[in-house]
Amino acid sequence: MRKKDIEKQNCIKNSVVQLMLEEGFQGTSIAKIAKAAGVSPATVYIYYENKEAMLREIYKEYAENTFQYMLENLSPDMRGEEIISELIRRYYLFIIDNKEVFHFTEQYSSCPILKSNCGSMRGPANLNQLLTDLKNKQIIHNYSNDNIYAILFSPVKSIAIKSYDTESVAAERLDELVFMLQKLLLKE
Amino acid sequence: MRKKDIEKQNCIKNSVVQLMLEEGFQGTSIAKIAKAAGVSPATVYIYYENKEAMLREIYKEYAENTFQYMLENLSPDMRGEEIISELIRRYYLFIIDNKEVFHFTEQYSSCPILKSNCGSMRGPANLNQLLTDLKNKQIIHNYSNDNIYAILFSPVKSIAIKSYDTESVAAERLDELVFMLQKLLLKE
Amino acid sequence: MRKKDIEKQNCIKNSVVQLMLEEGFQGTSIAKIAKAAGVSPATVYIYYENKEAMLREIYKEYAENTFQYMLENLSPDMRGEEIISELIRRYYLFIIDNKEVFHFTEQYSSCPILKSNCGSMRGPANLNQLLTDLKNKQIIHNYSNDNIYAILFSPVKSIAIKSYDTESVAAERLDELVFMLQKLLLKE
Amino acid sequence: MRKKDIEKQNCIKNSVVQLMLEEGFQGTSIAKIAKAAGVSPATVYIYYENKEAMLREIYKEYAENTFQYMLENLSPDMRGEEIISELIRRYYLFIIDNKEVFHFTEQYSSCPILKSNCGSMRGPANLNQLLTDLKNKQIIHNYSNDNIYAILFSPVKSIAIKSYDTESVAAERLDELVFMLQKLLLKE
DNA sequence: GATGAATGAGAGTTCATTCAT
DNA sequence: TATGAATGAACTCTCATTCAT
Repeated sequence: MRKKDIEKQNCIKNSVVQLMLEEGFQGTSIAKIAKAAGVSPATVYIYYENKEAMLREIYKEYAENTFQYMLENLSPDMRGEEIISELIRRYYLFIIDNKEVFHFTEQYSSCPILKSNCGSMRGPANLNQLLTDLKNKQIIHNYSNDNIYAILFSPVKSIAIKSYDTESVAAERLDELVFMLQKLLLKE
Repeated sequence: MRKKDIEKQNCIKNSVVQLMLEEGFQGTSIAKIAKAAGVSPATVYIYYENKEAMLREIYKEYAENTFQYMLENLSPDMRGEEIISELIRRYYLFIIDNKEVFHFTEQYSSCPILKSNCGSMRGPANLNQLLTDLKNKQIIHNYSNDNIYAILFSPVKSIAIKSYDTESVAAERLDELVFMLQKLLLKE
Repeated sequence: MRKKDIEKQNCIKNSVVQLMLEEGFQGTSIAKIAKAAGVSPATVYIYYENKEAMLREIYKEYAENTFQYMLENLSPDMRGEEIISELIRRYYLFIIDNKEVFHFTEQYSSCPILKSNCGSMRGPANLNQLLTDLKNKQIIHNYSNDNIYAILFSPVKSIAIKSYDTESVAAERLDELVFMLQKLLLKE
Repeated sequence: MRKKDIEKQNCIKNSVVQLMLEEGFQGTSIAKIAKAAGVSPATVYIYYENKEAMLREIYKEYAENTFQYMLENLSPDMRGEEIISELIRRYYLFIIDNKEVFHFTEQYSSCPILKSNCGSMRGPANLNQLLTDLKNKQIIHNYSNDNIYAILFSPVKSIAIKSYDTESVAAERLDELVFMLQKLLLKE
C-alpha cells in the first residue's frame, strides 16, 4: 500500500490557487489542475470527494490562515495605535505576499453558491472578541463591530490590490491609511 | 416580452445578470441564457460577437450606470456633509436596489482575464475630479484620492452585502458609517 | 434552421439495438452509439434527454411493435386452434425476424431499475381481453390469465432463441409446441 | 464477517449478487463490490483474475446450484405426478428463496458476450437423462426434450417473477400451473 | 495475502459556436 | 433577422486494473 502523499496534495492545492489567479474560475478545470500538479485527473478524487468539496476545503484552510496571520503578532499589552497599525499592515502584507491565495479566497467567497455551503470559521470570532475588548477598555470608539470591521479591512484590501509603480508610493499610501484609521477609531 | 430588436437584447441582458446571481459563472451558459431570454442560442450571436464580448459589453454598460447613479444627485452647492452622505447612501441604495447588476459587475471585475480586456471608463474620472475639487476648496482633508476612494466605497459595500435581520438595523449601521466618514474626511 | 432528421433518429435507434445485441449493456455507450450512427455524441442529446430516457423510449416503441405484430393477423371469426397457432407462430416469427429488437427488449425488461420507470402499455391489455373472451366463449379452459400468458409465450421464446442446425428441425419443434398448447388449452 | 480466505471470497460473491439485484449491471463495479464486501479493490484480484472471470466463475457455481437444488428431492420411485410437481415447485421455491442469485444468473446468461465464454455444465445433462427415462417408461408423452424443457421451466419462471399481493394467490397460481403441466405431459 | 494509492481510458453530459433554412 | 439542428472539444467523474508497501 502506498501512503497518501501530502506533497501530492500540496501540489494540487497550489495548482488550484495558481490557476484561479491566472485563468479565473473557468480555467480551473480538474484536467488543468491535474496536469499542473503532475498527477492524473483521477488522483484528484482520492484527495477530494468532488470539485466543489475540493474548492471548499482549500478555501477554508486558507481563510483560516489569513486570520491567523493577521492576529499572530498582536499582544495584549500593545497600545491602540500599534494594534490598528499592526492589523492593517499585516493584512496588507498578507495580500502582497500571498497574492494567489488572497485572490483565490476572494473569488471563492464572492460566489454565493459556493460560500453558502461553507459553515463558520474560528477566525472572525477571535477578531470580534478583540474589537469588543478594545471598546470595553475605552481604547476605541464605540462603533458597531460591523462598521469597524468594514472600515478596517475593506480599504486596505482596495489599495493592496492596486499595483503601484514604486514600492515607496505604495508604502506612503499605506502609512496614510493607517494614520486615517487611527484617527478615526482611537479615543483621544 | 418579445417585440423587436432592443427589447430582445434587453431580455438577453437581464437573463445574463439574473443567471449570474442565481447560478454563478458556471451556470451562465449561452444555452441557459437563450432559454431564459426566450430566444435561440444562435440569436445571441446576432447581438454579440461571442460570449466574452457579450459579458464585457454588458459589464461596461452597467458599470457606467453605477457611477452615473451615484453622482446624479450631487450639486455643486451642497455642503461637505451632504456630499459625503449622498455618495455613500446612493451607493448603498444602488447595491440594495440593483442586487443582480451589482453582483454581476463584482463577479466580472474580480476575474482577471475578463477585466484586462476592458479598457477604461469615464465614471471614475468624474469622481476623481470631484474629490480634487473638494480638497482644493479645503472641505475635506488632503488625503490621497486612492485612500479616500477606498475608504468611501469599500466599507459601504461590505455592509450593503450583509443581510441584516431588520431594515432598521441596516439603516442604523448606514447612519453610523456616514457619521464616521464625515468625521474622518471633513475639515472642522 | 435545419429540420429534425427522422433518418438520423432511426440511425441512432438501429445503432442502439445492434450494439446491445453485439456487445451487451456495457458496450452500449453514447460514444459508440454515436459513432455507429454516424453522428456526434452531442447530437444524441438533441433527440433524447439522456441515456436512460433514450433506452426507455426505444424500448416502449419496440415493445408496442411486438404486441401489434402478434395480434395483427387475428380475426374474431377464427377457430380456437387457429388463434393459438397464430399467436405462437407470429411470436416465433417475430423473434426470428427481429432478433436484434427482440434481444434489446428482453435485455431491457430484465433490468429492474430500467423497467420500473416505464409505465404501462396498451399491448398486454388487448391480449388480456382476447384471453378473457376465449374463456367466456368456452373455447379455452378457464385457467388464470397469468398462467395462460406464461405458458403461451415463455416456451416459444425458449425454443426460438435456440439455434437449431436446420430450419426443418426448428419447424418440427414449433409444430409440436403448437400442438401441445392446443391440446392443453382448448376444450374438447 | 471477516475471518480468512474462503470467508472473504464468500463476502465478495454475496456482494456481487446483491449489488447486481439492487443496482443492475452498471452499479456493479469492482470498487462498489469491494466496499460492500469490506475488502480492498486489490483484494478482489487475488481471488479472481479479472472482472469478467469473476462474474463467470460465480455464475457457473450458482447455475450448478440451481440444477442441484431442483433435482435433489427426486427419487426414482416417485410417480409421474410427483416428479412433475416436485420439479416445478422446487424451481419456484428456488427463485423465491434465492431472489438475488436467480436474478444474477438470469442477467448474466442474457448477456451474449459473457455467456459465450462459459462452456457447458453438468446440470442439464442429468435433467435430459431424467426426461428420457420418463419417456422410455411410458410415463410422459414422447415430446422432444427441448419442448418439455421449455414448457416445464419457462412458465414457472414467469409467474415466480411476478409479485402477487398475497401468498395465497401465488400458491393458487402455482397449483394451477402444476395441474396444467401434469395434464399436458403425463400419459393417461 | 492484503492494502490504499494511483492511473489511463472512458463514461455521460454540456459547452460555445456554426450551419442551413 | 431569427432559428433549431449539429458538432468537436471539454467538462466532471468513475472505471477496471496495477503498483508499492
